[in-house]
Amino acid sequence: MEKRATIKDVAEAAGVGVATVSRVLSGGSASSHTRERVLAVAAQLDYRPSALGRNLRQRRTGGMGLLVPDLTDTFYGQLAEGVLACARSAGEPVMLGSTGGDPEQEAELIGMLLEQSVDRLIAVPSGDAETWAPAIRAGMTVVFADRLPAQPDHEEDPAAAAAHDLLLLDGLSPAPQSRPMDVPAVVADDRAGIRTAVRYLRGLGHKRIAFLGGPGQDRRVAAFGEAVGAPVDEELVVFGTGSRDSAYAAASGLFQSRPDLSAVVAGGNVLGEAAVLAARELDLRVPRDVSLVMYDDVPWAELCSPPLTVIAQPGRDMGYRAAELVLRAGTRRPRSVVLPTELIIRGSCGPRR
Amino acid sequence: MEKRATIKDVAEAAGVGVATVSRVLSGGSASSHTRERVLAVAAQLDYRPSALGRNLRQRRTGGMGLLVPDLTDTFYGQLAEGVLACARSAGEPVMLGSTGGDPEQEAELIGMLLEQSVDRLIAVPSGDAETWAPAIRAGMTVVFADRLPAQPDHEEDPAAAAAHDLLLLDGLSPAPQSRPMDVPAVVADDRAGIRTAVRYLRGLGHKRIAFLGGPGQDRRVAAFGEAVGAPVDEELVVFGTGSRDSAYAAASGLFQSRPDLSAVVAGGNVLGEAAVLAARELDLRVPRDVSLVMYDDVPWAELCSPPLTVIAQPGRDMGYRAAELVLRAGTRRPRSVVLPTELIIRGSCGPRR
DNA sequence: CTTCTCCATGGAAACGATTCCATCATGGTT
DNA sequence: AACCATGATGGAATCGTTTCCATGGAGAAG
Repeated sequence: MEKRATIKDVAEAAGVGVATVSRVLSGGSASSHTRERVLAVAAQLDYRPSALGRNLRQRRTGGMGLLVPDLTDTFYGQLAEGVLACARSAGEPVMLGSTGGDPEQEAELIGMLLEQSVDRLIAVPSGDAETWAPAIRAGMTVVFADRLPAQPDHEEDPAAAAAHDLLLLDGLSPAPQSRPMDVPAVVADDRAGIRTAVRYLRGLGHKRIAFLGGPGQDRRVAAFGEAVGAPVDEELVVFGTGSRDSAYAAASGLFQSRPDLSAVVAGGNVLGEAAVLAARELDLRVPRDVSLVMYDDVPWAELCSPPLTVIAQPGRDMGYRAAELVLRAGTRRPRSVVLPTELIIRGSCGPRR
Repeated sequence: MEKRATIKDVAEAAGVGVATVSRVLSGGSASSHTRERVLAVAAQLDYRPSALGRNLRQRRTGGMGLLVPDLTDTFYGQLAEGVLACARSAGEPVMLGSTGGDPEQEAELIGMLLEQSVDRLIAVPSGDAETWAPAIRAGMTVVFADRLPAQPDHEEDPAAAAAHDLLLLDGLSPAPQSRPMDVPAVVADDRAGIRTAVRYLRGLGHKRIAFLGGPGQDRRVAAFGEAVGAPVDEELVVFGTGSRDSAYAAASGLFQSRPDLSAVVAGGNVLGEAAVLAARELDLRVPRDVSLVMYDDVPWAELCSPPLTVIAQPGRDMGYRAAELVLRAGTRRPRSVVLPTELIIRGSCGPRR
């Protein structure tokens, strides 16, 4: 356990002041003679500036925070890989937290990041605007990914709020000042994704299409309502809470209470997994008895039998773009990004029986 | 963007010295009167000590680093969740890096963590002992998870080194000083896991059993050799490099070059996935034409058709235990942990045709 | 030759915590 | 009454960096 060389050691060994060393190493002005000398000595001593001193001086920890609900959800794994790839190429560290979809844990993790003076954060939010207020107030640069926080003020009508979000992300902000948080986001084009899927199912003759949603999927639910057209049969829209168990319970309940449905759109890969399992348990054949479209293209979608038809969204890109946004913030005013989805037709949808 | 209160603000507002505030907050001695007063003022100012100052003073960043090869591999997602759960309950931050299984990137990430003065690290190593030397030398507390780094000194006979590792992890260290790195590890009982799987396949009548391995799986390969007994048919042991493509290529090549094999053990879930895909592509029916056992129990193993028989290893526990070890280090001399595996029989194995 | 400008340079102050050490008060013992 | 032990307390040093500012020298312009 040898102690590392400090800037002072380098300065002494090179016969210059610490200020000069700092300048040379961070690209300030210096004569080519001293520059060479300092660089040589630094290399010789294997000097690497300590982030500790720098962080304290600049009153901020470099790098970025990343908050996701659950890393065993393959989609969030992809998203995290994207963030890490961007961070790595920028040489920035990433502080990771997993919220379990719980706003309270999310708030706690935000608090910890604040304590660490991490001032850049990428999050798949679980809490509402109130949960996020402390971070914003503290001056954190936040970028949301995959979804937006719920609006507590709209709580009497979440559907309206989600529709609002859809508009907002189209760049058609209907009432700019009505959304207090001005936080950029990187999300998939849920409206188009869902619409394409619903149209596809309609084309196969399906009339009773259900939506199996998870927490934070208000935008997808709204898009679904829009795609199937009013009036939406409320019973055909059910929700899990985020855990695999509750997703299974929701799927199973749906199949049992509405044997008349002929197609299901699952709002995420965990929900899709639950739907496959529940269908099998109830002896429903896919796609003969029920057609299934799942959000998220994950490697195992192809392994199912039949292989699952999915709405693919670019998880890795989403993470990468979010990381870019959060790093560029300050240089450029970050603008929200909507990434395209793609319907990948495999074998889990068939004509209505 | 309001600036946070510092310890100085609290001290002034409470009419005491900064030293006293620090003591009160970190559990030092203080009269109950001042203690109350300081706590009241701190709460009132919403004071939270900045990790920056503390880190610099203690010359170490709190929390821990976590290095995994790939977060889209569900097993590493589980492992990461375990680490995060432990860290969260300890209130410690986690710095994450994804190495892509590349020793060079791993070395780079280690360098970055060193720069951040992170002195506790959990890693699924990709590089060899040489890659890890800098971290050890710098006095980092390292705990390996899932596997151990390769030994470059044994390079003439990796099998012997892996067998050595197997012994070592049994607690039967054959020559204690022969392993220079004394780094604790949390791994699955690969030997038992593989042996159980091979016995199971033997019991079904299989004679030609292949092993589909990935990088860093020397211990599993050695265990496989041990389980099938010498002489091992070298052609029946093939490797992918870690990417899904190369895993697929390895699996496909194996099936084509050795149509006589009747069973495959895949050393990880990505390899299992590749085996299923390759078998399907070559019109090999599972389990009629070929039986398959996969390492890692992942949620989608049940979704396959047939559902996959797996060697389950407790990924989440592995991460949790590793985090515990790395946090307790210093208090207790950490000892390696071997976690049990379980053969979960589903439908991907059948009698030899 | 003088003066002005510009650049390289180094000393020193910050940043916010912990911790050493000296001081002081209190209370008990001889 | 003098002395000592104990415990609370605050000032100041410290960690390693960046950055402000003053200084000094060299070159250009007058």
